[in-house]
Amino acid sequence: MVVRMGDPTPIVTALDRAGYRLTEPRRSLASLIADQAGHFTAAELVDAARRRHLGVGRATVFRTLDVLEDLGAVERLDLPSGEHAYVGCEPAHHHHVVCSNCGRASEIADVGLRPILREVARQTGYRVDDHRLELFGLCPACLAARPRPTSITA
Amino acid sequence: MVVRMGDPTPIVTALDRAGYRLTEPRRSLASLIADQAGHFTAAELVDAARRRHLGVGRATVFRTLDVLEDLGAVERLDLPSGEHAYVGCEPAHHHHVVCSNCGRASEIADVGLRPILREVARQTGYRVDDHRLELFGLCPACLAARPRPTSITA
DNA sequence: GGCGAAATGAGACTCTGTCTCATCTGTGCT
DNA sequence: AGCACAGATGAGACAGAGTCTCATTTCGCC
Repeated sequence: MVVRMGDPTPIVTALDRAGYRLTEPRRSLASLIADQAGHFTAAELVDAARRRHLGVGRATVFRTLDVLEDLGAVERLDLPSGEHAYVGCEPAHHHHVVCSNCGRASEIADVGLRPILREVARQTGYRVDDHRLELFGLCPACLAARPRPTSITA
Repeated sequence: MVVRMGDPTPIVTALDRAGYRLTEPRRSLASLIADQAGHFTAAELVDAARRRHLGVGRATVFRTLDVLEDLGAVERLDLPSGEHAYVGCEPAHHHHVVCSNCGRASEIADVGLRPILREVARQTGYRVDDHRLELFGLCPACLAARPRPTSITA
């Protein structure tokens, strides 16, 4: 296990900077997550780890995802289906558009939600502390692949 | 069971109009839901039903919530904790501000999200079909109750 | 190299949600 | 009012997600 082709993933770096130990399981998971094209569930990570015989336990996957979510290295999505999924991401407040076909997710920087939040606060009297905005649709690739929704269908 | 003090909840009405049978369990649940101040989970409904000896099974609670969600008579929230909760609501697209202290939820009519969605679509190339916006904070009552967050705390 | 604290894996456990299937009950029809 | 039948129900088995405990391992520091 000497050949560690020197590329600490951003996740590993984040863990390190936050003072977490860089253990083998965490490195493995970081690398697995880096490989994910779209969003992924905890269960999928567990499977992926088992398939590659990485010897990472289920509990560790959950624990690591929790840590990573705290660090903002990963964000938890609530899919319309009710499932919880994750996407790797940069640690800054932002939102995602999630492709409902392939699961790929793109980050959106600032969508100018601020004024809306302020307006809501004014209307309702709530102090709005936190929010979650999730967008679902089709990514450019899936849009292109799909023959275009003519109204032929009945 | 003659004394049904004539107030079919909006939920019962919605069920009826959609062609669902107005069964005893559904009426019970409709009334329980109407009593909920804030959001509630499926488990809470199950408990409430059992405590009142309404004889409504767990499966029925879940099934009914599904139906009601379809009808838009109830909306499912994904709380930051990861729990799934529901709030009764009017059947029209809208969003909620949820009080993270007492769980009460207020509907927000139209927050002018449209232009934002369009902008995101332009930026990312996605076709945005669906979205979910959830706001969390403190409701006016809880704000008033809390002594005000002076910076005394360390 | 050795130490202590942090992290881990195994597996029990809890909780949510789904499913099946035998039974029951609204509803429309007569 | 009575009937028939599809739709709805409850009980409980089941599947999966996530948590917890605890004995053992491992990382990071000295």
